[in-house]
Amino acid sequence: MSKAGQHALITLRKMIASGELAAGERVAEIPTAEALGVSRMPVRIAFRTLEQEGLLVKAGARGYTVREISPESIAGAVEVRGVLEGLAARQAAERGLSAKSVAVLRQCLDDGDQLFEKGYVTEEDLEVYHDLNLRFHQQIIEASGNPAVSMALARNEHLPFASVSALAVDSNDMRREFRRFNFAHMQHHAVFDALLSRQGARAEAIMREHANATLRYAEVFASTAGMADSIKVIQREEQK
Amino acid sequence: MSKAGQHALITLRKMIASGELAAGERVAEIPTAEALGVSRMPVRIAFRTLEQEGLLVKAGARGYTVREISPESIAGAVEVRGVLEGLAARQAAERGLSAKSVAVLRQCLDDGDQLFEKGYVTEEDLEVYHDLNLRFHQQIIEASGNPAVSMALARNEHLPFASVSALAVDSNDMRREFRRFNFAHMQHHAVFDALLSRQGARAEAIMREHANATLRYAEVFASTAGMADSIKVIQREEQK
DNA sequence: CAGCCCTAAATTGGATCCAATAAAACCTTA
DNA sequence: TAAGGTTTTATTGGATCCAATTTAGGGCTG
Repeated sequence: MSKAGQHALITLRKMIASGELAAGERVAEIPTAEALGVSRMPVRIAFRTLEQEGLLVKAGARGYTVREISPESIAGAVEVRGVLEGLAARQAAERGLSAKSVAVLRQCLDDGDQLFEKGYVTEEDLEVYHDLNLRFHQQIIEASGNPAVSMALARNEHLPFASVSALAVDSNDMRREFRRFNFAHMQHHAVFDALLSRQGARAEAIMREHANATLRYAEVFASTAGMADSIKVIQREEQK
Repeated sequence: MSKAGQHALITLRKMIASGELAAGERVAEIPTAEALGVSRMPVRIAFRTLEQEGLLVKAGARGYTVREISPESIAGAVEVRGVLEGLAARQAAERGLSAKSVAVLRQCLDDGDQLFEKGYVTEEDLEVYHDLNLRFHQQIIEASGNPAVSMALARNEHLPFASVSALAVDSNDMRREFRRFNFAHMQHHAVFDALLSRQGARAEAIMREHANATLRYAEVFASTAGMADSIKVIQREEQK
């Protein structure tokens, strides 16, 4: 479905997220259309979509500029994710988990236990963890039965650096990373326990705090370019 | 700027919100373009935007359908608004209010006091209240200094019936409406007090509960068509 | 009689063309 | 020389045209 349009959209998203399009830079339809090898029409649609997602801002009547990303705005988006996932967890606890949800969540927990059992992690382990982390969070959001939460989160995820779908890993200090992700995994266990026990407030509190645990993007962003060499970003592909 | 496009967008929004386009109904480009008297292009853009806003859902490869609105989904959106505005209030309390914010909020409170002082309200009073209510909420969101909250809320507001910008008033029972809106106004006072005292948790809790107070759209929606005659909806125009 | 295939129609997405608008540069005048 | 106005150019938004894809309907065959 719609090859050129999808291509333009995800390419532009990547260019913004990777910094290839610098923050504050002005983007115009015709040059980007030529650069992407498509007509102006899909670019126009993509610009509108990216504006909705908050990646571009209208620059008066003359095209768009790339949104400026500050460490504060990243922290703010992480807070938003925290309260939204907290709400999802609370509502999931109040509704009670379906058998399928229990099975999926338990599988994620088991897989994670197996990863961390050996007392250290490799980068490949973290890619696996990243995957099950996504499944875990997604399942809780589904279990909330609140589509508005799901939508609000989906929008927030588009903001670069605030997404669950991006994990920053410092490959120079894998012992520390082990402790960090093991901690995050323990929080998963705690949330699951709270959900099973229908402890809505507890589930919400854990989830809110948990938002800070999995990502250190604010640090990554604030770090100098020289230090950033050791930071590897595990990013999930857009599959829309 | 862009007359046809804006016209198409806001007209379609109104048609969906008013139920002129029934939930689940399929909408195609060509008929709507002809109905609105514009070309297919602005309609296409509008459809994409409305999809981003959650008002339309893609119906496979063949156009869009109007999103189904259930009382549960309205309640869910209200919950989302609650946690987001709660977050905004907490962050505003933690940051502290600027002199301008204090002035604006205090003005809203004074205006409201004047409205409710006489012990009853008219529909015109509620229009005035609606206006200051918007200003009050907007000011707290600004004061949070978190643009991600602002964006997430803006998106959520697009969902019909979940918005602060819509107040449902039962003109058959204005005594009850007086008590309801007076209660909401008292919550404003409490939030303001918490903000001034830098009591973040308290401000957040009040704001979360407050989301349920100002709107009874879930009831309105669930009510039969016959009873809905006495319900008047005060809606703010889109001014984008 | 039913199932499958083929064809036709409808609808969406993309490209090119045209108009409107705003910004920038240059020229003229004081 | 500076300021204001005018002209030109660049860029966005809209319309129409074209291609591709999907769905539905009808016919054919087993």
